Amino acid sequence: MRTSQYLLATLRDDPSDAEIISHKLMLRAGLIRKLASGLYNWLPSGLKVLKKVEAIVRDEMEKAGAIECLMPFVQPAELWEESGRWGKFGDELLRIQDRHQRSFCLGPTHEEIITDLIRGELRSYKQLPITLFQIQSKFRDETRPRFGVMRAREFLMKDAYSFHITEASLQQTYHIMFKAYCNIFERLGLHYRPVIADTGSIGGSCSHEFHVLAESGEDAIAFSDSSDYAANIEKAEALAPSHERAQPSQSLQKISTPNAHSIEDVANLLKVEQQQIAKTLVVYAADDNNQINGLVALVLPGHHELNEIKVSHLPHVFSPMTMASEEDIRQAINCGPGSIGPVNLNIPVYVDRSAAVMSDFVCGANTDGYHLTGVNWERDCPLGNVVDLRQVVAGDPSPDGQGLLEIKRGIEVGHIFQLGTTYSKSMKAVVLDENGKSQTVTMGCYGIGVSRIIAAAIEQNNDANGIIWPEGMAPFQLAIVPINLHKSPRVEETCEKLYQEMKALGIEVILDDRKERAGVMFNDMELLGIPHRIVVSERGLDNNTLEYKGRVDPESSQVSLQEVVAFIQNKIQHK
RNA sequence: CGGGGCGUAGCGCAGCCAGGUAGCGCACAUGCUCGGGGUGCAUGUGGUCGGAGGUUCAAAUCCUCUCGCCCCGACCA
Repeated sequence: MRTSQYLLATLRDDPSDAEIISHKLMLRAGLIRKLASGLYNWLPSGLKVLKKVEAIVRDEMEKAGAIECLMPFVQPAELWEESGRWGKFGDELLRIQDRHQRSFCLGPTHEEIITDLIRGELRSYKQLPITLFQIQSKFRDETRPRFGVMRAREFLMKDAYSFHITEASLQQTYHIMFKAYCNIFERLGLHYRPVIADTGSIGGSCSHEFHVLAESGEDAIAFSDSSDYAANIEKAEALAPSHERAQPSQSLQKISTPNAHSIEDVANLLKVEQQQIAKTLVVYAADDNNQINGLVALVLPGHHELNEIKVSHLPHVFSPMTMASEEDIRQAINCGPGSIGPVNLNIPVYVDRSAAVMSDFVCGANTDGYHLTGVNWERDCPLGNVVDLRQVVAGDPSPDGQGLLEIKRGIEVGHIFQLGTTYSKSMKAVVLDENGKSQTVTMGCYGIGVSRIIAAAIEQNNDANGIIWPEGMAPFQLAIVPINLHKSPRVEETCEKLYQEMKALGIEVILDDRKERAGVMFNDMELLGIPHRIVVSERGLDNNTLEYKGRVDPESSQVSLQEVVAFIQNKIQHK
């Protein structure tokens, strides 16, 4: 490619609406342009990168035995009604109607479609297991798209679905996919971690997320400092404290605490540590059908945060966890949300494991403007159901019993699930087993955010000059930068020859033949992150040399004209 | 959806408070200049000031409504 005949589209200034580095660099390097909130045009360089990632993902999926197919972006409502998700999915599902007023949606995922496809094609257990995948656009009407293609509404995803007759077969494929994902992220040169994840609304028994580690990540991940344990913080278990609850040493007292509603207020007023205060939160309870039915209280130490995912999974708690309104709290408890405590509380109580070992603690008195001090479980109020409610924090013991937890941030670029029969059951995907009996197939599903990977890779690999592509992702492998191309026939001739030779060798090369000054060309090529650069100048040609510099090399080096082709080939193959 | 902010040339911004007929830098075009890290000079092109309505002799500026976008939160296979 010659820059004079290409859409380089680099920008000198940071666009004002970009916040994180990958978004800024993707705009500045001319990879993407925003069309509307959460919708992006992929410019030629960006598309080249996207295709690179796609190719690696495709290759590894095929190596893992998955077969590629392609399903429509627009999906009929009927299938979503059949799986029960038409009603459940919420506003993230963009619903549309065709000219006959039939309902469709833009596919946020393809479980319904693949299950429908497969139930029509599969008849026998002998056809299983089978894994199909596609690389297709998805649309999720995110409440808040942000960070460019990191959280876009329309994005490119690889999604795979596996079908099995036995649980063991699902486990096996899940394992193969796990390994394939590791291969993909390794080949992409990303610093990543597989982490134990919550299965969320999709259900299923086992699930892992793959995270690229980056400060700007939207998810928090808990790691053990001395084992392989890693989990999404939503899922990381806070173990029960190892020490026993101390014996009561204080008597129960009711004291006036006017205008002290938050843990911080109470701690300051009474001059006690936050961990000496029991925080009591009230959420909606639910009946067996997850319909809101009354309230339930949650007690945890004042300095800890509630983990909403854990709460949502508790029996008889409305899911998703929803904080009770002040009005409902006053009606049930007769005081405001800042004055609640477990003593004489007339609603069910869940107590966090670490709150269960508190003694002589402070809590709300269930009367506005009053708190209790010297409170002790069992003596002053029953110790309700003791469960894990809180968010883990750095320094907590690792749930696998080895080491302590550290918290880091990550960008979720992949997610694998053992779905079980969630979809196959509701949509009646069955095959005959070896006894000639009809059996519901068991499913797994495996997603990779292809477009998000690009943003994640840039978050992890950049410097003051721009993008530093991991090997295999760069839009071009080699940049040829001539000095005084338009004045020196020698430079022009050398560049032309080198360009043709490189092209013939299948090396993706970009020749900067613009009538620009050297600095401009250097800056653009570095912004775009091209891994290898050759400078052709009169000065070098006088000595029969060209100048080579790798994107991250501190200094450039001289290469003789005769050796340059082999030199570059070697660089590209061995890096 | 709650809170905050922003829409003025392709990009980044000033002007708005104290209304008087739109400006700066970059980019772009032309010429000269420079020629190894975003040269210098000169001359130019480009804007119904997001949109609609209102107040006024006069609105980018004041008022009302509306649309779009960004940030924080909530939300999120």
